[in-house]
Amino acid sequence: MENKSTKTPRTALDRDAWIKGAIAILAEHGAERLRVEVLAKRLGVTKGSFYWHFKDRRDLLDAVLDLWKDGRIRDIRKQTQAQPGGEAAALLHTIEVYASARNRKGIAIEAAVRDWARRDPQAVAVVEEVDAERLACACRLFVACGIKEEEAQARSLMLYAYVFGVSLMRCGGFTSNIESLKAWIAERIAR
Amino acid sequence: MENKSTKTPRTALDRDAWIKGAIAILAEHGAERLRVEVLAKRLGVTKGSFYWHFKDRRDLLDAVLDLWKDGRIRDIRKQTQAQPGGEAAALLHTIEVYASARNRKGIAIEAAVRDWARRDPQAVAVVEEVDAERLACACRLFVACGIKEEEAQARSLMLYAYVFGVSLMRCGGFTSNIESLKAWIAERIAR
DNA sequence: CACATTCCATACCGTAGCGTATGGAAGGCG
DNA sequence: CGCCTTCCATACGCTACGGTATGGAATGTG
Repeated sequence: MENKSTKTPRTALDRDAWIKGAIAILAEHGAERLRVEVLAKRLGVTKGSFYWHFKDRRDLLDAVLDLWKDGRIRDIRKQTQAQPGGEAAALLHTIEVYASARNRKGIAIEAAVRDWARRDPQAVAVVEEVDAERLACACRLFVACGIKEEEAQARSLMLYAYVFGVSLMRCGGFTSNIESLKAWIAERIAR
Repeated sequence: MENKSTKTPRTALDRDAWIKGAIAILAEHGAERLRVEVLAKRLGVTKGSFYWHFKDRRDLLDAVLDLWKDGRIRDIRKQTQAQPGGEAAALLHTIEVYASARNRKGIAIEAAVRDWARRDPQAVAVVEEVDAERLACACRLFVACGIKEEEAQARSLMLYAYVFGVSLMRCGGFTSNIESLKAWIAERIAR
């Protein structure tokens, strides 16, 4: 099993294709409306195919969570690795990456997973793991900047809470220059 | 129409009872799973009653949004009114109220509505109104503290982004004293 | 008392979606 | 060539749910 795409030149779907499609729907409509028949139609097949690759819908959801978790942990480790002396810049970079208006797809997935975690224990566990890793990574950077442990923890928490919170807010029309406000905030959090 | 509960001593449901029940389900399961038959069963009646009080499901959803909006705007105005000289305390109080571990129901509703707003234009409009009012209220307090307009706007945005973001995070096991971290953060945001 | 109004139950239709059973096409392999 | 495995289509049953139609009980009103 698990021969993936290494030996099948024909147009056959594998588990990964289903999971990637599922994540797309997750980003657009949330976990609640991630339905296997809809997903199958989008992939141009019927659910007969789905139930060959997956035991049931829950099997797919778990696979989605696993893939997302691995990707997020890999990503945060990449984003937060810094040359000695470049830790402050790395912090600003992290805020920029996670709170920026681009990366809309990633933010949508993030929001969907967090909402999902409000009802699904499996999703809760995954979000907890990802958050723990992110907090640890940020904390490491703050400590490297010469900030003592407890304040570094507080700043890390503030950083991510702000970043995820800003993606929830609808501040259209609040002010003309949101971007400069965000830059000011990023400075205040990271420095 | 709209005689409410002023003249019906018998156990008859009115629109408000349905809306309140709907908000309870909204908090527990989200807007997606707010179904009229489930709600009817919870209220001990059938959907025959529902379709007497409401045109359709959308009618109920709009009523939920309206009630939530009015409540939130009333609440933020109450929370942020301060005696002269007490503005800084009012800001800390606002953070405390919105980010505290108690008020779990309110936070759950808040999260549900914001997730709802990711797909529903009506919900988007309501969230924008509420956010605008909240930002304006906080901004007023910051200005009263002697902070100039633009920084006041930035701080207000940071305040609410943090508050809503922290309700999304699963930082169980990050540190032993979350509360002291949150207190440190609140100080840094409000002062 | 006769009647209208209010509020709800029941029955029904239509659709979406999960899961299963089964057959069939297409390529790998003897 | 014949067979087996892989992957998918089709058909089916079942449940949940939205919405409608209709009747009926309770209450108010003349």
